[in-house]
Amino acid sequence: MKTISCMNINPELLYIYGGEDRSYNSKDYVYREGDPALYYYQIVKGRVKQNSYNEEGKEFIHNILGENQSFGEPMLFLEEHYIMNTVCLTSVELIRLSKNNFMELLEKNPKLCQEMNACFSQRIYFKEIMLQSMSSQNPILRLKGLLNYLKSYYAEDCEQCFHVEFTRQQIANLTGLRVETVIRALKKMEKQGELKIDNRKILY
DNA sequence: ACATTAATGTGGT
DNA sequence: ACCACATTAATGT
Repeated sequence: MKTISCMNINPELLYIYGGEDRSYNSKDYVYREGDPALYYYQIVKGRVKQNSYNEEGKEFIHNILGENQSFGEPMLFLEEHYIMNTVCLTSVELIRLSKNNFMELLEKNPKLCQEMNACFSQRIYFKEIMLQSMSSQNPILRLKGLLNYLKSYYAEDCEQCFHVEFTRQQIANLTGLRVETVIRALKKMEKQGELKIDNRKILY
């Protein structure tokens, strides 16, 4: 699997500017909705999800991030508080850099600014795709929106060999669908030859 | 190794 | 979409 690195700054550089190692257990919160944005975070090991809950208590997953990906940085350019939680899905090791140090790092490394813009573009693109496919009432179209994006983002180009490493529950919470609907829609897609399911693993 | 929890799959409303 | 339940997989102690 092609590893994406958005945003991935050399750890040595992060340490020079005051980056600190942090480790978390599965289910720990890195930050919560409403917290002030104070740090740039970059994942060294593990996976996190960014979520929030609607008024009925249903979880909505905004994004799932893995190794060499960063999070929290868009908020560093605003004087705003987080609008979602970031929760560990596995044990996680990450490097965090305070806002001020992060700004200093960017000032002294113009190239990083450019990479950051590319990263932001990627994130906005994801949101656009999701918004567009979520406007459909058809669950299969919603799933396709997510799957096409994930495949273009993570996978090498190949036919039905991209392993979607998300649970059906996670997919449901990313697309605003029910688990049962996701399960049934995936099976339907398998019948139509649009993907393969190999003992519960989704190959797209 | 066993108990508990989470994920998956099905059928019915 | 929602609910209830059976089966299976993953996790905790």
